[in-house]
Amino acid sequence: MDVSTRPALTVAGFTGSGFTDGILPANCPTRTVLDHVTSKWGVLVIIALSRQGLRWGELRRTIEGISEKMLASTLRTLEGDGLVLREAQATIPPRVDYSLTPLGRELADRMVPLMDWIADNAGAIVTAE
Amino acid sequence: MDVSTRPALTVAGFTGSGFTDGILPANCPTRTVLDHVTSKWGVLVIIALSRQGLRWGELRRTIEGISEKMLASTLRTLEGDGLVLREAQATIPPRVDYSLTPLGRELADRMVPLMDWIADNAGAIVTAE
DNA sequence: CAGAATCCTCGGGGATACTG
DNA sequence: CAGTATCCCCGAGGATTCTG
Repeated sequence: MDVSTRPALTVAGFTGSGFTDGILPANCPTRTVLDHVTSKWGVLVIIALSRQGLRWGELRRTIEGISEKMLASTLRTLEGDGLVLREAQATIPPRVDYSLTPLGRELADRMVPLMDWIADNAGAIVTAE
Repeated sequence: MDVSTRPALTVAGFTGSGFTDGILPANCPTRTVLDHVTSKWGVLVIIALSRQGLRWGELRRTIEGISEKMLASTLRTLEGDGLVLREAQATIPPRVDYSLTPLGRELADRMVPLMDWIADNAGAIVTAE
């Protein structure tokens, strides 16, 4: 599980900062990752962990509004993607820490600026609803 | 509609690059914008327009897999957010061009690096499914 | 060409209760 | 404390048809 040494590879249809023809051929792994990462709670979990590792309960409280079910499944997905590291201690009561893997950190580094921008401009954007 | 002169403002709970306490208080405009932008097709539309303005049909073909309904509603949402500019010509047959507003461009500038990274690492990430 | 309208499905996600 | 297990619902999103 040494995610830090995974090779970077180029996906058909999206090379570096340019597109060839279509954008992200429908059945492209990128779409899957995109869905995971831009899922309603995926972004927030990544952002929450971008500062420091957190325990389950801390995550639950930090990410206001998330349900236990969604926190659990989001964490499992991101862990399966190699973006989040789960460290459980077999103590009683149990203690589980979540943090970003090196890969997750790379992602967060690109996500935080985006979130910062959104946070700064959200007030100017929201229209109806 | 001069989106280029809108004031940047700070949203409670998310100041600059740091969080105060919770992350994005549930009923925060940021959540709404986040939902728009990270909607299944929102990202792809932004990315597609990040290179150049496109016509309806071009968008439809560029973003592989999007339905007309979703393209229409996504575009309307993003237009309402002041991120996308719609320019229609009253000709027959009609011609409609879509492009990013200055605000949308700012967003895209932060989105593209993220997408580039995802595209580069998706292959290494996708596990199951 | 650029949509609007309509119908329908599926699963993301919420609420609640239970457990090691 | 850190989850799992169920039940259930709503709305994002798909497929198809129609139109100026």
